Amino acid sequence: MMDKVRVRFAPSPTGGLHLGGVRTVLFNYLFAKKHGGKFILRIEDTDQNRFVEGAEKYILDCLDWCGFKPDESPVAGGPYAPYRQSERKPMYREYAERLVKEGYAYYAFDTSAELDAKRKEINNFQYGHAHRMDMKNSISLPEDEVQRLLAAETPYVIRIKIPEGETISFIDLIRGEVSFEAGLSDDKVLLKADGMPTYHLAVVVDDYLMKITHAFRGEEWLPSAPVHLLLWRYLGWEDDMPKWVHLPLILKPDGHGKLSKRDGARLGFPVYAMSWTDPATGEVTPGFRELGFMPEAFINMLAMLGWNDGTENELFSIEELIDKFSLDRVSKAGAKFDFEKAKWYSAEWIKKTAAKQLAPAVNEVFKKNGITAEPIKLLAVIDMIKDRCTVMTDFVQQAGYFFKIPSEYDLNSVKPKWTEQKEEFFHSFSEILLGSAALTSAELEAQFKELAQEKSLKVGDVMLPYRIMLVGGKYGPAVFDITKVLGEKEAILRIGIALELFRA
RNA sequence: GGUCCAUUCGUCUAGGGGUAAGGACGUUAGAUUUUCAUUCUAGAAACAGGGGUUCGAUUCCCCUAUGGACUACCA
Repeated sequence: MMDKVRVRFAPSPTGGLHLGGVRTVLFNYLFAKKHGGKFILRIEDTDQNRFVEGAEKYILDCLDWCGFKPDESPVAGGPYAPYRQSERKPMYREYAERLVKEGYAYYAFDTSAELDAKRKEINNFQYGHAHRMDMKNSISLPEDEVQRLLAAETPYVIRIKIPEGETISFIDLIRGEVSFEAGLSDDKVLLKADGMPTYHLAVVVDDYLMKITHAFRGEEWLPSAPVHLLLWRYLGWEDDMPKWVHLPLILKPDGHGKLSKRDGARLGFPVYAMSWTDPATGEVTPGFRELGFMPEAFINMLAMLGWNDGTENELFSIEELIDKFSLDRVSKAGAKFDFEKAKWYSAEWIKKTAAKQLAPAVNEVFKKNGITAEPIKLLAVIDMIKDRCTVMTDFVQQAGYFFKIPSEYDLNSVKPKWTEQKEEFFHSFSEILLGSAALTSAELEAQFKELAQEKSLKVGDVMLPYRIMLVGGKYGPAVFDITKVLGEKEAILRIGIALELFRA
């Protein structure tokens, strides 16, 4: 039978976590949970030049927000620690040297300046079978020269020797059989001059050592898959090679190409899971969390970008996703990201979630906006208005006035038609309010209408002003329901305040 | 340029040799709500093109076109 499923998410900690990255985690996670396997987080920090302060912590926080708890990770530890590639540095050299010894790889002494010159000189230069012999490496150079360079501690890299005329094919769980002509790839660097492995070596070595059974990654990796395959073979581990799963890309909504954080800024929507502050520039890139997406909605939306369960259902909890998930229902083509649809998922999740569940998050956005809400009243208010919120932050505008006198009034909608007669009406209505605590909102509404008639006013001509007095704008649930939640005293107070403004 | 991958409404997609090509988002029109949103009803909207195979192709095959990814001592 198949070994226990082990999958890993292996991000490079260089900045914010992109939508596509989260979807890769999601599919990893769903697959692992579905099959009772382990989900591992491995940090691929082999590029010391791209080290970014705080990026790893940020990734951990993102996973946490989404609810993906890794079974093994740099912080949780695990049987295959360490889970940070920089801390595994010595292991990689051993395997690289082994490949050299066995003739599958070689030392290359070319400086980056020499490489650049070569690229300039030869169009579409590739460091491979065609030009290998023209370069400075342990294949082209005589043995004693190689030894001399090594002894002199000349900086070198180790490159894989890609064979010519060999076809590499493998099964991708989403695409089926894929094949490549190996010789078309160049001799990829496996070990850099600083002794760190490149992705190519590290991913193979670590996937092997960590007993990964299924390797999920973005489709952009497809072209380098043959290099990895060769590595698995040369290292003698082919039987342990994970199954490959290359996920379709998430594309820009307009035009074409991979979705990038630039597109978010340009088109006005988030691309990162949570907002990310670049420590170098202080630049803040907004995230779905800060915009007010519930993690459930974010995950649900991501899952549907490239997967469906074959029915017409589009709303799934994480448990349902785990239950229904299957790789053969993942589509092959890239999907353009649609922010409108994303917002729809958000609204649906807010609608279907109970007030009690929503309350903590609502409190949080309230706090950020200087609103304090009494718990009992908050629950009633959430139930009343959650249907009108698209994202959690909408609660500030849609529910804030229940707890705070409006800070702005839509005066343009009342002032032009304001009359003394109307003012008079509200004075009388305040009197009614004074003794209406026992009335239902329907009864109160009846009184309001009756009074309007008495004063020869059209109901509509005073209803809207009344709403604006309480709410500040032309939105919200039925005014008399608002009145009851607010309480008569508060309503009278607000009428008084607004009257001043309307009159002015 | 080369290699690989992909191609059903504007978008996400279902489907699969004979269908009215289904759903959702968005959009349009209407109803409800004396606000706004929700909700409800109805509508417009798609198989990239050309060859095959077949009694019959949107579905299978080939070619073309288009799009994308990759082509670093980055992942």
